[in-house]
Amino acid sequence: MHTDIVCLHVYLLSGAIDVPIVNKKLSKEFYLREDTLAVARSLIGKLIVVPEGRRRVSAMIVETEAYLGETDKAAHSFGGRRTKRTEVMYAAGGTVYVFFVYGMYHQLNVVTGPADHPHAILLRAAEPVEGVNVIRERRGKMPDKNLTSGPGKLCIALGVDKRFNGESFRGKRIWLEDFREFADGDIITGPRVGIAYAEEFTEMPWRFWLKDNPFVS
DNA sequence: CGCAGGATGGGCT
DNA sequence: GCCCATCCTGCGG
Repeated sequence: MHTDIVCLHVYLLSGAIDVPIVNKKLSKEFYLREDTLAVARSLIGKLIVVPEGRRRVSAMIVETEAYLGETDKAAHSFGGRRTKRTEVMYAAGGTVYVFFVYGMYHQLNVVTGPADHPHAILLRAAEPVEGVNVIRERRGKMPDKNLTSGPGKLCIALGVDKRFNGESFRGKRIWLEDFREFADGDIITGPRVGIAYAEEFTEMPWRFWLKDNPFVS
C-alpha cells in the first residue's frame, strides 16, 4: 500500500517549515468527546479545509474558545435555550454551527459531544496554509497579517457563511485534518473575548491560543 | 502604534 | 427596541 505525502512550505510569519498534508478528515470520535476544554485545546494546530472548486483552501487553527452549554452564561445554549438559531448546537459533535453577529459577520463553530449536549467551540483565528491567493482576494487589500486574525475575518477568508450551518465537519464542503502537534507549553489559555454580559463566566480561561503566533486575534 | 466611533441586521424581550 | 462570541477607518502621537 502506498500513500501520497504532499509537503507544503508553510506560509509566512510564523516561520518557514515543510509540513506533510495528511489529507484525512478527523474521526467522528474526535468530535464526540465530552471534555470540551480538551477538545478546544486539541483543535490548535488542526487544518480547516474549505475547497473552492477543485482547489484546496486551508488554514491552521491558532485560537479557539469553548462554550460549555447549559451551564455557561456566555453560551447561546445557556439554560437549555432551544430556538431556531441554537437548535444546531443540540446536534451530535462534528456539526457546523455558523451564526451571524453585529449585522455583518459570521462566526464558525464546531459542535462537540453527543447529541443534546449543546457545547460548541468557536474558531477564532487561523494561519493561512493553502489557497492563500484565494484568501487574499476575498479579504480585499488587507495586509497579510489581517487575513484570518479574528473570527469574522476567518469566515470571510474561507468563504464560510450561514449556508454552512448544520452541515457536517466530515462532509465535502468543509472539514478538519491533522496538521501540526504542539506541546502543552506552546498553548496559552485566558479569558474569552466579547462576553462582558456573562457575569461570573467572563473571566473563565476557556480561550486557547498558540503562543507567539502572529495570527492570534 | 493606540483608540473612538460607526457600520448594519438578526435574535429575542 | 436593545443587544450582540466584530471589523475597519481615520485621527492623533
